[in-house]
Amino acid sequence: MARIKTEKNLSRKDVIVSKAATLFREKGYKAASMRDLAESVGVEAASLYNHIKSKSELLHELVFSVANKFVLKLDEIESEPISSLQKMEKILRFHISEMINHYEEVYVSDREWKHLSDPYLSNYQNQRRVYRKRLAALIEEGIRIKEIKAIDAPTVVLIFLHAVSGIESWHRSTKKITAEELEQNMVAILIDGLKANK
Amino acid sequence: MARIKTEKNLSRKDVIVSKAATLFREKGYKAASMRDLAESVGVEAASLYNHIKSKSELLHELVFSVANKFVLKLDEIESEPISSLQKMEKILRFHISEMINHYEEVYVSDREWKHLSDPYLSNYQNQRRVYRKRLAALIEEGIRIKEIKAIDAPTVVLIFLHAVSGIESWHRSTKKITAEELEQNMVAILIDGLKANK
DNA sequence: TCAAAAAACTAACAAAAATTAAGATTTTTT
DNA sequence: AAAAAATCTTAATTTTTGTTAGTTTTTTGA
Repeated sequence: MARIKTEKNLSRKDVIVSKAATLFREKGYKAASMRDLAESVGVEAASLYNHIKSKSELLHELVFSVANKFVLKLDEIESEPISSLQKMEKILRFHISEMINHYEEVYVSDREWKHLSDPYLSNYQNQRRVYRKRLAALIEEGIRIKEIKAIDAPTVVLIFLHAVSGIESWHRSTKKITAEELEQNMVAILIDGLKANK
Repeated sequence: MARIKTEKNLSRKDVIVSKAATLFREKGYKAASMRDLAESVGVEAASLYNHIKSKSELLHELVFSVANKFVLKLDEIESEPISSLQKMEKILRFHISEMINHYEEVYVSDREWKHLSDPYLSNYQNQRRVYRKRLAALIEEGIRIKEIKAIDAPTVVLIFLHAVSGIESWHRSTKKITAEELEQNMVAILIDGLKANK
């Protein structure tokens, strides 16, 4: 009888969630069927339900675990005694490294949250709005002390977040520069683009 | 009997394609059903098939009409007698204005192309690859003549294209800056971020 | 005005989807 | 080694999906 093989410290549910992340990234949440998932896990579709409640549970577990991680990191960075621009750079670097090292989960969380259902959906949209506002506030602080050029803060946030999500293309590309180089390049363009002209 | 109402110069098929764009953006291609589409057009689902061949036809018509427009514009800009950085700025501005003025179509083309089926899928992926290479070549030229800072060109392309797709958030936001301001802000960050330090 | 073409409707199909029920088998615990 | 718990399977159910067939209604143009 086929059995889900777990590595140390991982529950069978963890394995399923992780495979789901890959599948949701590849095909999108709606196009990925429970049968696809079962196959990739190596078991019959019905067997999955011994470990999870529903397909949608998979999505919201993925989405919220990623979202929580970013919120926690922002809490941490916000309280550090460094300048706004330095905070933005740290946040940017964190986004980049998460996107590189936890590609599947972050990508799914970014692109597939639309398919959450309430109350998760409104909840997520709320978290997202608050997160962006906090970033914008950081930028506005930088503008106030003339460290950052006078510019619309929400627009900066939007550029930052979406630029990072472009790392998707980097993942797919064959001739890759290294992760460090990628990070360095992104910081060079985006942070330099923010700096006030002195 | 319900009838699809057309405005001047628009075929009934055009109306369907346009409504499909909105629907595909809102729910995603897979989650949008032909019955949803029929309702939004104001007709029974089966009636749609007097005008279109299939659901997938809707997607590839949308995707390729957008893709072609961008390729044509790139042809045009490439042949102008201006510097590489100026060309990049023009392309960036074109992307921004297309995203603002043809939001639904551009967004769908950007996010839902995964659901194309062959031969359209490989075709599209090819076009996309070529397009990005042309942009990268433009940037490399700018680097060579020291107009643009030494930086990985494909990374720049990736940041540019994805930053533009972030205009999605602008569309959704309630307190909007004007389209002109948005464009100005994006150009300020991204083009400034490229300039070689003199 | 009348025939042909275009566009709509109702009804139905087949395929695929998520999920459940009931029972068999394996693993863990005592 | 027996009992309990966990895990997997087969089979079935219910919904939803894209699409087709056949027919009726509306529009067009000679």
